[in-house]
Amino acid sequence: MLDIKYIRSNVDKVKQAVTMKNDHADIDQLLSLDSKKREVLTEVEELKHKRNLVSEQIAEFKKAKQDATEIIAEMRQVSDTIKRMDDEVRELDQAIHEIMIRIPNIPHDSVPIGRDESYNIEIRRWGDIEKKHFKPELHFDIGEKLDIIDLKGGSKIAGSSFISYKGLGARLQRALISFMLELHVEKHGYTEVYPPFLVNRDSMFGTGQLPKMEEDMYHIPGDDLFCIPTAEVPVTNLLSNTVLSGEQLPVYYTAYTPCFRREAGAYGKDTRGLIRIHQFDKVEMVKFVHPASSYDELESLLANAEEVLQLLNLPYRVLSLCTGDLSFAAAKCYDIEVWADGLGKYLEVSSCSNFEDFQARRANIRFKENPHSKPEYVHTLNGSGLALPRTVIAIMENYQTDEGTIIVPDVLRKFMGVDVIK
RNA sequence: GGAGAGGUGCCGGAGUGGUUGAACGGGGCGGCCUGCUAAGUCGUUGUAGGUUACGGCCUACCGAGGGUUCGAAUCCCUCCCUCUCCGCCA
Repeated sequence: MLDIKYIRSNVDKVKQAVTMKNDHADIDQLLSLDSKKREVLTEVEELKHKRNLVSEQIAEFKKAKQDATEIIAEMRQVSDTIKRMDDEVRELDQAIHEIMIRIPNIPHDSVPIGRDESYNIEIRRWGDIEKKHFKPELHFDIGEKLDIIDLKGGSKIAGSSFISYKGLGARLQRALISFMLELHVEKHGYTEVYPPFLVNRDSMFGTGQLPKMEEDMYHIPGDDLFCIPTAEVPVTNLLSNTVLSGEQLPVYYTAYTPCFRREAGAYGKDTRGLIRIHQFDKVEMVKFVHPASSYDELESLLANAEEVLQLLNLPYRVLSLCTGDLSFAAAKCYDIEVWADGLGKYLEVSSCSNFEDFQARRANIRFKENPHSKPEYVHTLNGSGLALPRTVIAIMENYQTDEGTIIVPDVLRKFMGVDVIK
């Protein structure tokens, strides 16, 4: 959410930002509701002031055993007016809120301008794409042959785009999770968190998934809970409605969770194998930082995610997303895409975003520089480190041998207990 | 799921209709004292919004939301959460 005061004094910038994000929001309507509300509010507060004064007077009258029926009758009228105006303020607030919660975050000045993904800018590439002397099989083909992925099993028990891992495929999940968590905890200084996988509406609102993305979420109506689409939701909201002290910042959390996405409207796109599935595993990094350092923190977050791929020795590239490709809550975002040798293309395995104070305002996460300073909103960031299925695709396709086996990357061997999947 | 207790400021904890934004204690911060530390002592100490001649002024907030009343932390209703006991259960 943006600051209404900021919107009041930066109308053109906000309007422009909304357009650049291919979004829409009636800013003019918002401003007119806002000024109307302030008008009514000032008036009703004056009446309340009067009521407070007269109520004291009534108390004194009663104490002195004097008759107060006349002013009480008068105050009854005032109270009715107040009630009516309070309702009006509430309705205006509600209308303002409905617009506010749908205004996207404003892109940072360094974000490339463009309407869609074709305007994203490649920042760098890492690793050499090895020229194999054979044509590597697609991950779902070799996966079924090696009996480490069971696509049919997944769809039988849950539906299409649900998959099951088996044998060393299942163990590979565990190995990757352990490897990534260990790296982020031991080397990068994050605190491991294991949150609930179901969250309430407030949490989904706090990180910005609601109200706009409700259709993409799995919802449990009986309890009004949502399956988390990413660990970002529970982990960021862990500090909702909190005021941190200045020296507590920055806070770094990392968490493994499964992620559940309905992928509404995404059918027909990347539907094969592990590319786009309804439930997948991910290790996520979440940061709560001082506003002054959030862009430096974004770079180090990105570096932490990149290191996972470097240690796995998987080639990748980093993109800076353009305004039109940026998500609702993000001010700036880098995508990391890993090379998949069988598919012959790059696949997104991580998004590292700075939300500035957008989520912090929604979830009410603040800090005090020192005991006497006013609370300020923190900046929140998060990045995948990494999403597993596409990392698995890259391992299966890049580490494939001409004998139809898969070499286990060095760093995973201690977790896998084997050197080769065959 | 059943029975009970409870949710008040940074913390503990008073307060059951009228100067209570909130006693008292602790903590924090500032000053004094002190060779240093401890102790002592005085003062101070919430958030949000509106308005402003920028010195203030006003409004709201005692889990959340409604209601009663001239007036609610205090009374009524609904919901949420925590704790204890019982039941059930990986």
